[in-house]
Amino acid sequence: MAVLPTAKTTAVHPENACPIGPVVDLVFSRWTTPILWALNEYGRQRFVELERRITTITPKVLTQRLRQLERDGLVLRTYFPEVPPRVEYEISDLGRSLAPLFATLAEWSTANLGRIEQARTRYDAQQRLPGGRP
Amino acid sequence: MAVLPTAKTTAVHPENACPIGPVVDLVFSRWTTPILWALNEYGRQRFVELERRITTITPKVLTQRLRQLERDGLVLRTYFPEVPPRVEYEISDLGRSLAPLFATLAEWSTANLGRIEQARTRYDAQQRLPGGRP
DNA sequence: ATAGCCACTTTCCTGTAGGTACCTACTATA
DNA sequence: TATAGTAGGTACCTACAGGAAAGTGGCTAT
Repeated sequence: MAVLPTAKTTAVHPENACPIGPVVDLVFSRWTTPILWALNEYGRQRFVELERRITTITPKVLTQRLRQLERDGLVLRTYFPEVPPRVEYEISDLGRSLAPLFATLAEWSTANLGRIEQARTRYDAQQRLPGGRP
Repeated sequence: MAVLPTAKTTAVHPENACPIGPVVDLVFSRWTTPILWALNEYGRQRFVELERRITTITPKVLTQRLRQLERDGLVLRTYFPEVPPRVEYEISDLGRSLAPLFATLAEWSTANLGRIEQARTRYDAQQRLPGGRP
């Protein structure tokens, strides 16, 4: 039905409740972080190199994601009409501007992943107890 | 079959090619950012308030995500055995430690979302041209 | 003659995330 | 009597993302 905001719930923009929604969809959709990371870390490289680095990705999906990243201007594609054909991918300036963000994320990860692991085991142990959840 | 790293491809840890993989799965899986954002922005609140804020989420999925966030130690849940029952959710210290990250992300967003939009229209226009993609 | 290389593309198929709709128990209110 | 409010749980169903496998094209090496 219609969503009637009560007096208590302050009216937020009805759609995406948080301002980082769009950029999360762009940057953190599946497979994009490994691709951008590899491109940023190891520089300009070709399709098969990426495929070999990100061992679990299939060529179809790799193509899809590279196209999307190219369209969003985060990755540059260069085609060489040789035989056999050669294509090189590199990260763009816009993509490189994400590097500090990724670094912050990596820092947070090393600092806090352990805590999350602890929280999980604590939670799971708690759930096994009788009268687990009211 | 087996992945034989060639001489050119430096051997990376075979599995996740980038170190931020796990944390991305934790923090940026679907619906978690709006939930964390709402909890961080508007403080301790109950189920229906979250439901009304994040207008497009269904109660089933909201429950799922809140449980996951609670398990990971990013969200705290307090149950009051009243009638009707009352439950309050709040962000934990660990969850709050993500705030600067989100802020950086918001900054990047305001600074560069326009560029991405431009890149997309440029790309789409290019593709419509004859001889689009070799 | 045939197999291999590269950068994909195409076809087919499955798993699962998420949506819809309905259910619980208890009370206060109309 | 009936309805609303709360915090979910459950059963069922669908859509779409993603995986597997094979194909394409032109040249080269065996």
